[in-house]
Amino acid sequence: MIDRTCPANRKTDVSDQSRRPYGNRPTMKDVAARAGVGLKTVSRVVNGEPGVTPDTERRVRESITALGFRRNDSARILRKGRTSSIGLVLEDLADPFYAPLSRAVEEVARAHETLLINGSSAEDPEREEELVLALCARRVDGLVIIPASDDHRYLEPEMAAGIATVFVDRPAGQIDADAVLSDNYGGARAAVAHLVAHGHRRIGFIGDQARIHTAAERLRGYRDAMAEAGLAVHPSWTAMGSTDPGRVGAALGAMRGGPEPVTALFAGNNRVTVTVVRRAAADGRPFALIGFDDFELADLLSPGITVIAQDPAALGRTAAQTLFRRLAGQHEVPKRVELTTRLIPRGSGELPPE
Amino acid sequence: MIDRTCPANRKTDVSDQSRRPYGNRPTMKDVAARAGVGLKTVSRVVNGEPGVTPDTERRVRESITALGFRRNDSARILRKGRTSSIGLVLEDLADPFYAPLSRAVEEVARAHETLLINGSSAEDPEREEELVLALCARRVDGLVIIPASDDHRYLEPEMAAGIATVFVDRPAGQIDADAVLSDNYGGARAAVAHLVAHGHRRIGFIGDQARIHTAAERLRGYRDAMAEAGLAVHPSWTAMGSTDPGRVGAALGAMRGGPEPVTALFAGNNRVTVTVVRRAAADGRPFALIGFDDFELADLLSPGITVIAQDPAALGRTAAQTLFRRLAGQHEVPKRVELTTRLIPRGSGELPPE
DNA sequence: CTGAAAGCGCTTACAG
DNA sequence: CTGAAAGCGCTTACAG
Repeated sequence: MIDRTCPANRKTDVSDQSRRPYGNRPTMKDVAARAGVGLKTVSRVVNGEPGVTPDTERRVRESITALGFRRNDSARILRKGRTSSIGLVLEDLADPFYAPLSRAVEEVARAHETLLINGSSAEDPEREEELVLALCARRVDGLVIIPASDDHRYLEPEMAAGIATVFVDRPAGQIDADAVLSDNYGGARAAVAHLVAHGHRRIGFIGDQARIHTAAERLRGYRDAMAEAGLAVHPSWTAMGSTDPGRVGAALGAMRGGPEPVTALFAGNNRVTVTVVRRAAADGRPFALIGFDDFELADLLSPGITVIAQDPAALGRTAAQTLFRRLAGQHEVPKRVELTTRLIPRGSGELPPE
Repeated sequence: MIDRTCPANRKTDVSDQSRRPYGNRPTMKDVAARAGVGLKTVSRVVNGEPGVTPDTERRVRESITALGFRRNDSARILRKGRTSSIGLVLEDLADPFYAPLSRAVEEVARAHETLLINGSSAEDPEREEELVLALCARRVDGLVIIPASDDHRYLEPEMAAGIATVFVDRPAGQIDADAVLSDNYGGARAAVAHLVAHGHRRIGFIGDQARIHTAAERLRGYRDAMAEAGLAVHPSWTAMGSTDPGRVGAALGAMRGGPEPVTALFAGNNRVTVTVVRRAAADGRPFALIGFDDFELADLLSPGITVIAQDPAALGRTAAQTLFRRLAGQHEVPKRVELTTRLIPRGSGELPPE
């Protein structure tokens, strides 16, 4: 016998479509009708609220199972005003540096029963803004952002309206907001000082685009460490720009082949480092190298690659924890947290000058 | 002068909180009141619908800007019945194999103006189910799943209710559903045949847990290739289990130190391969090795690591495209797509027996 | 060209 | 212990 109270068994016609946008799924009203109780009673059972007799509860549960009811959280969200979701906007989900960061944010979100909506900005400020505002329109409870833009004034109304926001890896531009960063400056200084201590005087730096905060900080650390060692920096020794292998390869060639050839290189991030290693392997002329960011298998190359390691999972975890503290009602002034970096010597950074 | 029509300027009291769950954000009603027009007219302007005079539109836009209105998509979603979001459930966002897959899914979703909700199952069937059902409660339009579970009957009511679902990397268990897979069997066979062609007779296989589809298929490929070469497989030559380095290291030690020591190894996935490479480097006894899955820097190790490469981005892209085709109304029977793998010789797989 | 009414599927506030 | 009414902020269907 067909149960006509079950919407799945109703005859569907086109006009019905608009009335039931969720593909004929049963609602609490359907469950209530079948169980012969009020809507609110179903709500109580579904949400585990007290004040329902065991017998009533049993009838409601039977009805839920029979109809295959699952609460529509879209409706719940609309009424409650909290979506229990947060947005994470980063440059590229697939980047080995951001992937563990993302996973760490997810774990913290999960502990707070919150879903994670992920988006890649592809290092494009417009795409970042578009994504962030789409997330705001969805009324995510909060945002964790690795910014591509350097102007976040577009976010001010959203933040004022209550969307908690924490920036990671790079600070916000033009607005005051929480930020969790690595000590890029200190890490870069330590790298260069290490090369100097191993006898190098002509040290090059190939970094990411100078408009990116981390790249600028690492360049600053490089310059300061050189100055502290009493070493002048030849203009040909620094090259900021995209991490495209062609660009990096050309910069390396110029530094090593010029009139003042460098004997050591400080690579500004993991992608630069990998390109440099690949190039050096092709050349067969090993030279001293320290890379910013650790990467898998760095220890298995020969020589092993000395790196300045960040802790991407800790960055993500700290950012997410800061976010949930804000969501729990902490209203202090925005603060900047800086995580330390660690030099891991593996051989390439300890080579003497040729 | 303070504009009392702007909700942000209203005096807030506790009772007001419950009436305005979205932190006093202006709604279309507020915009309409300030502009002196009807609610529907605001809706028309916000959604770019025709039939509004330029003058009216101007007044509405002024009102939107003045109040800082942004449409609440939670409400829109509830009414429309499509959330324009899809869920992606995988083992671990941070895994170098899944990260590009995830990014590819995101790109396809973006092209369809759809947001991506990401979740890691941590290879735990219960956690997978919990996550997937939470996404269903949010009424995502579709799901892309790399399953940890081998029984997906829990998804049947959701799929029947219209949530499109595509499985990637591994097929669904106990239900009929679209799946996009790699040719694990063929890839494994090719790897073993390659080792045989280079003179090996005693070849080991260290794989992931046998209950995982990809691991089982690769084992089957290994066995068939050995049989085709007329080689019997000694029981100590296969070891299925977790990818924990301790387990893999022990398995390797047993295979190489036993009474029938292997001269070559086929490693069942990227994590096994990395552990084996690390172990081999520590031993200083190189041996022939082919790994399933390519990985960054595999070409820079010495010898370079010969691999069976999959295309994780293509897996993700194909799965997402299949999903959106279903969402567009394609109603054929579920189908299984298998992507080919590619053997990339780099040296380690071409070493002769010791 | 414009808008009032009804409704998406829940929760809230309240009454019995 | 139980439920009817109102409302979250939009869109739909319809009337003027």
